[in-house]
Amino acid sequence: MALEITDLPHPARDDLRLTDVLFALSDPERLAIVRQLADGPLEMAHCHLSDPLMPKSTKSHLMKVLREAGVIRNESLGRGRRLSIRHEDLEARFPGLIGSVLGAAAKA
Amino acid sequence: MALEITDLPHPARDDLRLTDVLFALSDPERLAIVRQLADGPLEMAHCHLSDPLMPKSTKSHLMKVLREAGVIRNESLGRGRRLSIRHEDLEARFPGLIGSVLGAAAKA
DNA sequence: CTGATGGTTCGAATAGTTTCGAACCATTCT
DNA sequence: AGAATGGTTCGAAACTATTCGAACCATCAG
Repeated sequence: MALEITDLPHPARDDLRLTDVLFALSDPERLAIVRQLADGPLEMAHCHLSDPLMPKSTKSHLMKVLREAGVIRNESLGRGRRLSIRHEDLEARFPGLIGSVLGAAAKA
Repeated sequence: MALEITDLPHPARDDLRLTDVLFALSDPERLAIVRQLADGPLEMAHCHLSDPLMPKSTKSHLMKVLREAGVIRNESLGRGRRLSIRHEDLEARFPGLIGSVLGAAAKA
C-alpha cells in the first residue's frame, strides 16, 4: 500500500480563504490556466502554458497552488488528470468573484 | 528643491494590471485596509492595522503596494495623508471585481 | 525657528515563493 | 511483466516579498 497520490487533498468549501484564492490568481501563468478552464474541464495534458518547454514539475506546482487555494479541482482520469474550476464552491463563498476575474482577464 | 515626496506616483488607469491588483489584495492586512476604505476616504492616521504596535514603516509599505497596484490613491492632506479606493478606475478596467472582493471580505 | 506629528525612503535581515532536475507513482498498451 | 505516458513529490538554488529601525521630509502649532 503506497501513498495514494491518485486522490489529492482539496480544501472543503467552508475552508476556502479569500486571500488564498486571490493569491493563486495573482500569477499570470496561473491565471492563464484558469482561463483555459473557464469553458469547462480540461485534461491537464491539453492545458498549455506560455512556455511549452516548461518542465512538468513546474506545471504540477502551479496546479498545486491553484488546488490548495480551492480554485481548481484535480481528479485522476485514466492515465492523466482532469482539471476543473470549482465554480459552485467559489460562487457560494465569494459570489461574483471568479466571474469578474475571468471577465477582466478575457478583455486583455 | 527636494524630492517632492508629497506627490507619490500612481499608475494610470490603462496601466493597471489585473494580477497586480489581485496580488495587492491577497494579503490579509492589505485587504483589511481596503475594507476600511470601502465606505469612503480615510486619513491614514485613522486607518488601523490588526497590530496597533506595527511600525509606521511597515504600514507605509503596505500602502505602497496597494498604491502601486492602483488599488488606492494616496494624497497629501494637511500634515497627513488621505487614502481612498480608486473605484472608478478599477470599475472601468475590471468591472465588478472590487465589489465582489469587498462583498466576500465583508461576509467573514 | 523650534518642536511635535504624520509619513516616506533606504538598507539589511528574514521569510516565503518559484523553478527545475531527479526520483518516484499510476495507468495503459503490448 | 516490461515499457511508455502523464503526473506528483522532494530538495536545493534562485528569486521575491516582508519587516523594521534609522534617517529623512513636510506641515502645523507655539
